[in-house]
Amino acid sequence: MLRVRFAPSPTGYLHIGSARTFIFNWLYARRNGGTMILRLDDTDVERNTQASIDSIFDGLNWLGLSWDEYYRQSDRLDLHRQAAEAILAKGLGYRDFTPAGEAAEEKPHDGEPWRANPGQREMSKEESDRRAAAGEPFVLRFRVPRGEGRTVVFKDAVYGDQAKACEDIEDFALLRSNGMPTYHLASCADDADLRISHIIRGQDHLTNTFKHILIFEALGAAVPQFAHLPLLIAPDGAKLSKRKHGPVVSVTTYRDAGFLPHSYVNFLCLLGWSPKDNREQMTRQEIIDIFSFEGINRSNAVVNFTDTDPIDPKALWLNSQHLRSLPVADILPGVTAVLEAAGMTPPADEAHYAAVVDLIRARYTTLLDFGSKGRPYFSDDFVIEPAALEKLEVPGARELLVGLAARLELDPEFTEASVEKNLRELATERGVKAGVLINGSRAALTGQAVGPSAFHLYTAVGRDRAIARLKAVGQ
RNA sequence: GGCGCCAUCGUCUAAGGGUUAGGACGGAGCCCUCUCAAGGCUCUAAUAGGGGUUCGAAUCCCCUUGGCGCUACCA
Repeated sequence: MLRVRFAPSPTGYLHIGSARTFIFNWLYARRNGGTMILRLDDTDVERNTQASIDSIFDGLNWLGLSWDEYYRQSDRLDLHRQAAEAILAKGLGYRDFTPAGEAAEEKPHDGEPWRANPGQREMSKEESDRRAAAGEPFVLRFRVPRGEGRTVVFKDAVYGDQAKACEDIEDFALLRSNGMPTYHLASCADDADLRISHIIRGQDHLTNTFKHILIFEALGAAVPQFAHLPLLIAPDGAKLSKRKHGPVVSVTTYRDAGFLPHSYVNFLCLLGWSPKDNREQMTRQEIIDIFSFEGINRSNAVVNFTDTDPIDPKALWLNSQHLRSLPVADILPGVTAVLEAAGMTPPADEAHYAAVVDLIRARYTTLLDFGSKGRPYFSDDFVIEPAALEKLEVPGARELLVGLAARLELDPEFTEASVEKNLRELATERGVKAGVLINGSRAALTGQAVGPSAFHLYTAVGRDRAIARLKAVGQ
């Protein structure tokens, strides 16, 4: 039974690196018919916030990512304590009564690395039990095998064979002196209890894995398969952090910038993973069908942004590609949201609405463009841009456009073909180039010098509005 | 400091002993064209350095350098 989990600690908004970790877990589960578990690793009570939990749900929901089971570590503290007690009972852990903070100062940074606090590991069971019973605070540590020449090994699905000598692993903590489990213990106890088969997480946990294997073994649990993911880093090579890099690290930034959820998922997938066949734009199903650990590479990926532009240009390009190729119906809800936010109402006629969106989307890169550049298509409240004004200032243009309005009022069809016929006939009659009327039409109808084919514009804007806007340039 | 991981165009990446080192984004240009996009074509730009192994190395090995991670009673 394939079971994977995404286990964020709710100490901040949903980070794009976390979102990517979720996606890779999710892809692996969906690809192989497994179960996707969302588990909030909230054992660090002081740093957890409800806002962070909300942000995780909001981000995941926006991206259209789903999970099959949900847990909170804080609901499972008994399980963690039982696991700790079992390890202590087996003699694989011991109490360390060294007062907090004291040992850290003694840690040499140039000499021998710290492995354990002196005298604690060797303490007799009797003394340990007695002091604990007397209420003396202690941290429970793992008794890492010493003097046996033992090496912990595992095969990572991405990084290959890994090995680390136990002599290089310190006696890490399992339980804090306040009785709360550490990340290592809680995570492993839960992974064992939830029968997680594959742990897919950031490469920053690669060296923690040796400790985790020791815990799984001490618990008598099966050791899961591991797949570590390269990290997402900033152009300066540093880990992405809100303090240092600002909004680029937050999933909401991309939502607010008008990204299509799937295009952002697609972009994230391409950071550290490749289908190896030069494909870039893919549907969700295509990615699920082709996803495998073999396509994940081992070096960290840079999210390409600058101080002036927080968005990776490739993400923008990918968004524009999806924006123009998805079924129109799929992007309509997003467009509607943007229009309403900009104080506009989408056309009541659904088919006409879809046709307009379809006409203009090829030249837009984000949903936000519908609310700005798309204004003339949905509202009468728009400005004439300077470049468009120039088209209207061409000698005779205004008068010709008014003339065209008069002709179109008599056109019973008002189709692209009939409008073109009227326009060209008028141009011929007056002995002017059709371009004057074509460019003038675009300027009059949309207030823009650039945009779709002028003839398409007429049907997109609609008969009444188009004629009114043509007449308006004559005033 | 110790331990571990990583290293191909500016960025994302392909090639895993034999290729003119491929694709994409970005940038530049051309074509198309009623404008702008889109699309098509062209150009720009990379195997960190040094040693091996081999007929042949981006690819395998070693060293150096650089980056990153862990080294907490954070996760």
